[in-house]
Amino acid sequence: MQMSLVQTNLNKRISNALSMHGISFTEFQVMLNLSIAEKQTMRRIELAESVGLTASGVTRLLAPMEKIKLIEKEKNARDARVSLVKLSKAGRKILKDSLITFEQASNSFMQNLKENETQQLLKLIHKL
Amino acid sequence: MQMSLVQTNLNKRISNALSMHGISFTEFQVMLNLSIAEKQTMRRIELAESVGLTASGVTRLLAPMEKIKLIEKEKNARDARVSLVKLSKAGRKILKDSLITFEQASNSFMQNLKENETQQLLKLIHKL
DNA sequence: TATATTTACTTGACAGCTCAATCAAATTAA
DNA sequence: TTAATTTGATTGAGCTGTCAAGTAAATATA
Repeated sequence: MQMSLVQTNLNKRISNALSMHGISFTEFQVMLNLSIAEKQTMRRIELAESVGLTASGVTRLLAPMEKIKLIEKEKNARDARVSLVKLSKAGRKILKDSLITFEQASNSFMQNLKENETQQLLKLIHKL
Repeated sequence: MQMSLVQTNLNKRISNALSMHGISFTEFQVMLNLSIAEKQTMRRIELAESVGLTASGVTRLLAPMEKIKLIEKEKNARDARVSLVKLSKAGRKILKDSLITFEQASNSFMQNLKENETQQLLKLIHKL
């Protein structure tokens, strides 16, 4: 209940901050997940799982990202059904910049919490 | 980051549970807020604030709710611009049933937390 | 008192997602 | 090997919300 409102607020603040890099929060999450993936590459289904979208949502999200060359497609030699996704060089650059903005926005959001409270909150959320 | 995923999950579970009463999570929140409001009545703007929507979103949300008579409109004698919203009798009944479902869904979501952890989480969220 | 500004709400256009249906490739079962 | 099933991804239709512009009533300013 309260959680929803807090979350709505957090999303807005982060989206707003990230917009200066021309990307949405979801796009940011996709890029971040790609960057920490083994081999820097992911299937669309894994991506969906990791950002909380459906496969369909991922398709729709990725299309424009590919058009402006934030990401690249790659074939999977073993399985012709899968369409691998990879960060482009430009994508990595934008992600790097966005990460700083993201940190700032997150910190400002958490500013009312002391360091150990923040840790505690994260721990509790993890348990859910 | 993790918080977004947790929230997405929570929303889905609650929405899913509430769907058995024919209402969405947002509609539930509106009804709940109306029920605890002084005089059982609220302006659309207050409602928007309380559920984290824009005034526009509230207009669109309330239209069908009024059509199926979950809520009722009421004029404000002092100010002809405002459109007061009120729970109908049917609305109160549905809210009452929905509250039980909501509690169950919330509890099942929090099941991995001990009682004092739940309290702690709520407290931390409030601070944000 | 007439005009400008603000406030409460609504509306058109559109973003961002889901679901259900679909297709093609891979896997399993006969 | 052929047929049935499962899996990864895309597409059309539709839902839920936003933003920007608009309307009408209330309030402030000249």
